[in-house]
Amino acid sequence: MAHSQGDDAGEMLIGDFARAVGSTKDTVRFYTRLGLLKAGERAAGQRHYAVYDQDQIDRFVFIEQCKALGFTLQEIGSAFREHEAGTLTALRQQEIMEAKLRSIEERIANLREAERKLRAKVERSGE
Amino acid sequence: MAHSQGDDAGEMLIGDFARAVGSTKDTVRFYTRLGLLKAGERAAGQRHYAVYDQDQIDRFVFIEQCKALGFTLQEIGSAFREHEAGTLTALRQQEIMEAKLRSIEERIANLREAERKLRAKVERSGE
DNA sequence: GTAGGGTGTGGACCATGGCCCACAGTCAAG
DNA sequence: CTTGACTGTGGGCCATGGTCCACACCCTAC
Repeated sequence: MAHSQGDDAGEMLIGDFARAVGSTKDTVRFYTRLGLLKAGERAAGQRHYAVYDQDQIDRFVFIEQCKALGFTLQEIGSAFREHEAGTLTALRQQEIMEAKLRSIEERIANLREAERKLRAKVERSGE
Repeated sequence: MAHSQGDDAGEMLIGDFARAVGSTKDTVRFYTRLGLLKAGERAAGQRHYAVYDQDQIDRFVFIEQCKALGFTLQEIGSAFREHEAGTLTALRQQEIMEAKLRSIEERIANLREAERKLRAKVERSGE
């Protein structure tokens, strides 16, 4: 493994982390800038290299799951901040999920409406 | 009507056109730059003012309908170009609509999948 | 002739989720 | 000691559908 020595409890540099989660360094940096991932620091000469551990892998996987559920990175970040502030109760989580559920249902309804109109047009043009 | 004299068969300046279709001058210019609307030209000193007629109003309405059906401005423009090239047969129109229908169905399926997962989570957290 | 409307052009900016590039420091192996 | 692979920073760019702004010109009414 390229640079992956010095495993202080599985800490790794960004490249290995990106490979581990099947993503890119740019994305990892992007998420880190947004506060979605927390990087440790390892001195490297006059500079610092970011290091990521298993927790961050879990976090990344969680983020991907949330994205698949339709949450934006913004929303995920805001939930993380609530979590850190200790205000993300089970009830609050449920509220968030139900709100998202409603917005998904709304989008489905809009798409279905478009589908209906479009189907009508196709059929009219077909006969 | 502010500037709306000199009606050469209902030609109007951009402001009146925008008001007529219930949109904004910026949007009208945007569509015009994209080639979705065709403006005539009226000399004004050293410059030219764009003029729009009834055909363009109809065009604008059509664009809005297409947007409501889920077509992007790009797609609409490309269809217009096919129309001008004379290649937009009824069959071709049907193809385009069916392709869009499929993409809408795909998006609905994705959203339903997210909805399903999310609902499962909400219920699990609810009990 | 001046104010107050209209207009065009060119550009920056918004959110979304990144990709890509250059430049420069770091580090290990040869 | 050089080569190659890695790293960070800072910036530009993509699509999408516009909004907003400044600056300059135009025209009409007073």
